[in-house]
Amino acid sequence: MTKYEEEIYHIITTSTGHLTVEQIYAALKKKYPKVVLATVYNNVNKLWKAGLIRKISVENMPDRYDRVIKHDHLVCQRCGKLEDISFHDLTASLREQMGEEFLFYDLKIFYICQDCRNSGLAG
Amino acid sequence: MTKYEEEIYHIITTSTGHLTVEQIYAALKKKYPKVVLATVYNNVNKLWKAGLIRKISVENMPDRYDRVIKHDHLVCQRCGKLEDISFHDLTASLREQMGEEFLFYDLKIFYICQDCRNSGLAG
DNA sequence: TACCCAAATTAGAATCGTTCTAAATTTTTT
DNA sequence: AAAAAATTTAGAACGATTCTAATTTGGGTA
Repeated sequence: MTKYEEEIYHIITTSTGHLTVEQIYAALKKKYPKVVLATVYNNVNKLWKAGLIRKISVENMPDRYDRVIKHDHLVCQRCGKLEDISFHDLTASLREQMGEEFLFYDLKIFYICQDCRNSGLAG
Repeated sequence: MTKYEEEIYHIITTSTGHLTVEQIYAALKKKYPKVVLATVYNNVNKLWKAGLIRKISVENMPDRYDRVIKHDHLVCQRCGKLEDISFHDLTASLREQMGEEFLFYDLKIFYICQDCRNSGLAG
């Protein structure tokens, strides 16, 4: 692992997770002010291809990066905020239905977060 | 519903589903060669906001649009191909865990499709 | 140590998907 | 028919991401 790769991995895995490339870039610049955005892209892609981090796509949001520890996501339908949630594990059940073809799954649960409920003008 | 809105809705709901904006645009141009890409964007957004179609985001893929009939998705990890699959309904269980906050969920199940298995040089 | 090679980083252009703005057109209301 | 509202168009603009080519870095190895 290179310096940046390690650093970016560290940022992703020790934060609350769910960081965008821009957020990772901002965090990384505190320590290495000269670093360039492309380096962040290069390294998150490398880490992702290596299976060391997880990429999360939500409609109308930039991709976010997360730890690989198994968990599901709570997504605010209004502001896109992500939180971790653990719903019961579906792996055994999916393997039963699909057999060895099954690789992994991604479960997103949508709701309206408290911030949006409060500040929301309309229900 | 306007002419284009209706036509786009029809294209999405009668196809195998999972169409990108480009594919919808191509289909629409067969009947209305003068139509413009922005019109497709305008209308899929309108339909989506109205809850009449579903938007599907997968990492590294353009968004796709689908019918709203409840079903889950099988996603090829290699080529991104989408297919419908019905896994058992998690709604009751999620409502039990989360209460009224729960809105809906999105379950994506990853595998490697047959085409990719065959043509794939490496395993 | 000095050299070589491969990999990583940089800079910036380019691309893709999507949204925006303003003008033109169509539809609806009055 | 006139006015108002909504839709479509054209094309610029934008945000996110990838690409290309040049430069730098970091090991190995002669």
